[in-house]
Amino acid sequence: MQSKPTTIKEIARLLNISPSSVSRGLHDHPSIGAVTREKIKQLAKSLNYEPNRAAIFFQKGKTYTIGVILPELSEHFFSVAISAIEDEAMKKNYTVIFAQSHDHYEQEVKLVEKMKNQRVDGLLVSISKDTANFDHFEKLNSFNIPVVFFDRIPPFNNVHYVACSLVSATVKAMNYLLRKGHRSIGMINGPNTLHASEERKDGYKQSISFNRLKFDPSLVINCDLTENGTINAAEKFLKHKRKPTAIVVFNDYVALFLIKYFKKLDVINNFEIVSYANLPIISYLDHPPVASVEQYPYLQGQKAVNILLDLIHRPNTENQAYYNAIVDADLIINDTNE
Amino acid sequence: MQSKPTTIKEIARLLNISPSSVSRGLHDHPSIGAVTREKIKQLAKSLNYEPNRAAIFFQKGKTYTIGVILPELSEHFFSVAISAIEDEAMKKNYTVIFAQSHDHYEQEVKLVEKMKNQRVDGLLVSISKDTANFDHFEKLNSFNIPVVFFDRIPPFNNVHYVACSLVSATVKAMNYLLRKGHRSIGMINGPNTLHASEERKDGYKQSISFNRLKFDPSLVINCDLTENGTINAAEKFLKHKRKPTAIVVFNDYVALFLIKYFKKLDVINNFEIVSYANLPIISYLDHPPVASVEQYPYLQGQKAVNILLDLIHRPNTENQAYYNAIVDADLIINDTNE
DNA sequence: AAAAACGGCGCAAACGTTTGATTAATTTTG
DNA sequence: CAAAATTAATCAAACGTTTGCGCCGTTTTT
Repeated sequence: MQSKPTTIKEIARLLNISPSSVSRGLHDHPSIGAVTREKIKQLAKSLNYEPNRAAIFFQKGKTYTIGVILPELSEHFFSVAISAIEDEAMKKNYTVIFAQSHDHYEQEVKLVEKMKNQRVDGLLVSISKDTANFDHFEKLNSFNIPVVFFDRIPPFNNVHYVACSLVSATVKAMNYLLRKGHRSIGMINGPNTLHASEERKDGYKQSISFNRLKFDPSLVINCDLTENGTINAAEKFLKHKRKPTAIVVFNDYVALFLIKYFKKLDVINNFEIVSYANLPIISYLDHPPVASVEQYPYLQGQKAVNILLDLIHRPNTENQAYYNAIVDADLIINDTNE
Repeated sequence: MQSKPTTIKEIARLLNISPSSVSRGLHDHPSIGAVTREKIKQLAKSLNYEPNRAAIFFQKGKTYTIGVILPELSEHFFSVAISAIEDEAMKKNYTVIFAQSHDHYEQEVKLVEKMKNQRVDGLLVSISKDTANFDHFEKLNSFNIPVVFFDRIPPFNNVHYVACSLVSATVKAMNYLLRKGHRSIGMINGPNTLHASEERKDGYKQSISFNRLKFDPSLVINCDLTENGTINAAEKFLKHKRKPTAIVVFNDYVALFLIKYFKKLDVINNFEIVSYANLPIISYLDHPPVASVEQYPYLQGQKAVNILLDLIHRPNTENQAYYNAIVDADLIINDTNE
């Protein structure tokens, strides 16, 4: 019992009209009369007609597919973002294909090439940790494939992007800690290549100067986000002459390493930690961060898709303006003593 | 500077041969001479030729796309599985499209229909929590779209599936607890609709009888996997006349709820917990499960893809045998006192 | 030496849909 | 009432690739 999907030709044959009329009828083209149009639509429905997307893609030279390249699908932040991208794209009848750079620049370059060859209509990218060169994205311009960066964005703004306002979020986090009385606050930051590291540092400085305190550069430590890197940073804080009483850490993974280490040394109660939320279950810890910066991955994903679709539908040669969309980050207080 | 991708026609024109020869040349068709073949391949390479997949899909009536339907992308287990599916499919030059049922039967039905309309070549499914009827998958047969279930599989075996040997894994878990001296062991199981619940229960019973103990049905409690459901189950154990000293719980999410509740009541030290691993960071807890059943989501994903591709490439009307692939689950001991 | 086989290639059709150009029938206009 | 405008539909080409069939020239077989 082999069913073949219904085609436009089939409908045309049954109604004794031409395929083009059927096509136009289904698209409410004005040159098809109301009577014929309704007949077409009814028959199409009753035969369960569904357009053959492959044929349409081919004909239009579009794929109705957007590509997504991100570092690691199984990181919670990204899996939520993906979830949003998928939901939003499906609503607009677009298909999504993913690929993971596993945080390697070379892999990212390959994937961009692959996506181009797959003829995606547009690309959503969260760049890898060690991406410093952006030529591979530049190349897409000549093929008219728009790119929107999200969350992990390049450090310049003549590109389209969606990201979080990490500066102000960090200010909020710092102010919260300062209000609680902390006077020496450490920061475990990410690699300098990441724009997000810059922003965190800016926020740190802004808050310090706003509160008329003195900025001590040795309290902001770069870290490669591994467990060892975290431990190194922790040790510097423990030996610091103005030992911090609170620490702002780059993300929850780093927070986990730090908490584990501090617990091992039994000094966990000497510190209050603020982190940037990636993990939903961090609050189940016994010594969770007192607050977390919520970066709303679902919202970022949605926005990124919508911007990308807008760019795809825009007549190609138009305007040179860049979308720089900022999603507000919020400080979520976990501290139950509050 | 609008670049157009190279086509076969273009190559043919430049070499003064026909498009069909180019196509055959690129595919090592025997009827094309070695000299011409190499000329074709060289020019193709130097022009960066990449086949227009849309055109091929259209021509062949295949999409080289497999659909994946699962409950929740952001659950760690699934995000890892997806990651594997993506990697494996990309190796084989297939594209993957995902959709989430969000654990609702109706949504799942809709998505299956949608996937069919998208003309996917095959489907990978992890069924939703409340799927009891499987007609929506049956329908795919007549369209010759093969389906492989993974992890969350239907409770009968005239389908293709990949799953974990949860029975033997549960036996391992139980034996481990029994060896540690526990004599009353509780189980927080999932809903009865899930095949995985059945298997856990079977394992529980097998171990009990193998060790010549008496099976007490009231020690195995079904739970809807929510926090409230977990608390209800926990209370039953606390009031139980043979209060268990160890509990096997359905998964890490349930384990989190349980640990949280037991900590609140300050009875956490009265229990040892074994869980099924979904969350990578569970071991960071202060009172983590003493052991976890590892279900190897990456491996399951890989196997599922390979089986599906095999079915896709198999001549349609052949054999009626069903793939029932079992991935061994292992018990991972977290207990540091061992 | 004629017949058969083969190697190497081109021709043309097909896949389903869209769309600019065209036609035919009807209605409106001056 | 003829010319122009409008409406409703058809025709045909196009998108890039694959593939069955046919053709021609050369080599092998009888």
